[in-house]
Amino acid sequence: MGGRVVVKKASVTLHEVAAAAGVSIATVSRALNGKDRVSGRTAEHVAEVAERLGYRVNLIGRGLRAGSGATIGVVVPVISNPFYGELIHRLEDHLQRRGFDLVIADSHGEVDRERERLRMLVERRVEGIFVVPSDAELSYDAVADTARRVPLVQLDRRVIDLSADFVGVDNDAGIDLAVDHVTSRGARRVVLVSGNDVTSVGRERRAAFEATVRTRSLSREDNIFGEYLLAFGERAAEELLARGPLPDAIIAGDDLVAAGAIAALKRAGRSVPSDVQVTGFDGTMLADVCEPRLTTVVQPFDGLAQEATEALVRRMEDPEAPYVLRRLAPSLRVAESTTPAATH
Amino acid sequence: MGGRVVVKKASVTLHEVAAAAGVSIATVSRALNGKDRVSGRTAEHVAEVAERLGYRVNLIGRGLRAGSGATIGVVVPVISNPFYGELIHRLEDHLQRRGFDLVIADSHGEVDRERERLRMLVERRVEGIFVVPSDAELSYDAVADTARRVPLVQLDRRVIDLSADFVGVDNDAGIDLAVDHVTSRGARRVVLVSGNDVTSVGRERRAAFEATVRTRSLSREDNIFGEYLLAFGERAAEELLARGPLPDAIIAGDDLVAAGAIAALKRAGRSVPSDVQVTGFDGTMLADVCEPRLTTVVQPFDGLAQEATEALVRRMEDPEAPYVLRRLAPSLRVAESTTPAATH
DNA sequence: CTGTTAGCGCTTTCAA
DNA sequence: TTGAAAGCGCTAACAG
Repeated sequence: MGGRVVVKKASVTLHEVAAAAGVSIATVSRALNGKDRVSGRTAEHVAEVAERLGYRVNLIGRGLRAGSGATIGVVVPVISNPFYGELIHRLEDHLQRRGFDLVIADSHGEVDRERERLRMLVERRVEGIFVVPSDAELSYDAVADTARRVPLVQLDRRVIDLSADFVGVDNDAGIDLAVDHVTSRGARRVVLVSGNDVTSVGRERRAAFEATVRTRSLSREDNIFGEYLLAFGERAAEELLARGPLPDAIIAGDDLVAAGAIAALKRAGRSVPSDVQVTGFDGTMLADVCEPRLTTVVQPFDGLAQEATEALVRRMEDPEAPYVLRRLAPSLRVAESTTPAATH
Repeated sequence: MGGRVVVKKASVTLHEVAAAAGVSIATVSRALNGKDRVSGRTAEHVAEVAERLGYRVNLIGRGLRAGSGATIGVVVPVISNPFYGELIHRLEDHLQRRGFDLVIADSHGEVDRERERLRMLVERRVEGIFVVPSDAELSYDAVADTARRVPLVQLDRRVIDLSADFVGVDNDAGIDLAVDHVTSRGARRVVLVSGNDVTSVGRERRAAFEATVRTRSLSREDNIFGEYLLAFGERAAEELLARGPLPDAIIAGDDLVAAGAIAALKRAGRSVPSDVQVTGFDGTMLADVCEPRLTTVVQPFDGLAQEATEALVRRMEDPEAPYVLRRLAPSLRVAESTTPAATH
């Protein structure tokens, strides 16, 4: 006694509004939601009282009653990667247009964390889930189990042999665009520096590259695989430098790797593109920050977000619908990392 | 009739587990949560049945009962900006350690959207909110109203004259580090290229710069203000080129702006740092992608996330606690954009 | 140790 | 047009 007691002021409920307005909670609910018939006068009165009391609907209460809130979850490997940042940005747009909120979770690229985040989303009873699986194989159990419980769409990457919707870029076409571009500019010795087989994206880009090399009868080179990190791009470039004469072109698995490679090459006194052409993949802001600016395979961010949203909605409406496996065409943005700089 | 009927299989509830296990729902709840005394045998039995039925707790039900779920919300202006990506990453870490999930919302830097996202979080009855206000003045109403309803901590940016907790970097110290560095390397004519007065960060960095210029009796230059975008950095550099002789150093408001400026300078045939030194601010991956690598003021990402989390927890525990206004010291990461390249 | 019961805040019949 | 009441899934008293 004597000390000031801190009161945790609970938030205003329908009951309090009803009491203050002199009507039943049912009437308040109806008045505020406006879908049901309420007399104009009471509706106005209730709205006024609710406003005065600072009432805010409790989405937890509504969600329980309705069976769930209007929420979609997304699990990405690294939110700080600009590629996912951009993708999430677009997803949020499309979802909001349909009245859904987005809950974002980060798996840190770890399978265990991924499983746990998926579980959290299921327990929150989200309406649907987008997931960028962190491992083409090890993510199987968690993703499959989740898909059994709630509408789920794999985005960008997928789990091998999993029966679940997928929306991503056409990696074959993307690699082809890049290789076609550098070879049309005279490259014969072309090396791939890309992600390893842990992700489906890494596998697909590798397979696409090897296939196109055969088709075009380019020389077979020792490609380099690792993680989608700046540091990997640097290490790979250093290895290429150590091997001897540089190839004519480096096809990087993503913009981050390309940026790292370019930095290392320039530090070693080599110049891009005259000593070696370099291409990226994704079309993130990193491509524009590079010097020279990066020629890169641009992902159709908005198209991906839209298709993914549509696939998810379809799945929510009909859990039995056949699985879709949607590949969107990328485009090539040509810049100075493969073409002689403009005169200044 | 005849067509296959799609049944939306509702998820398993406590009741069903209880029925299948031949005990009451209270026992199931206790057994599964393990905090209360239940006989080892029943606990085991219940766990087994729950597992077999694929039971998952419904966080909405629990949340309603408990008064809310264990959720914290965060509203950032642009999730695709690597700075916020990194910050969110760290926040998630600290929160998860305390058992909270993070819901991320994007305001797109628009005050209206920001108000709406804050409202959503309030209606979801999140335990607390981090917000990076999109406008130092226009965000006032929405942020103030939200702070009245739920524990809230402003992060990175703040609203002028608002009584609410704040955690951010010490912009004065940051600008000072940068200016001190370039002047110690001989710069006399130093220009600031930074964000305008829309954000508190823009204001603070500008004021800090002008103050330090006076203190050091550097020449007064026409600084350039705009948005924290790559394109603004480019435009600003072009303007400086058009003005005549370049200054000795450019202090950029963030890494994005610095990267844009460097790109434009190099395109114009100028070299960094020999023609002009350039520094950035934030310490994002962009700084390492630049060529030459960017000397930049590094924000203490993890420290910010930790302090912000602590401030929020404090606010949750005592709504009456005095407001904290916490400024963390940045550090300077020196690289080639201000120092002669190493020999190779 | 276990069951019964009362709600958390909300929406939606069902009556009046 | 409005009110009364049920119940979404869960946990925490309170009995037993």
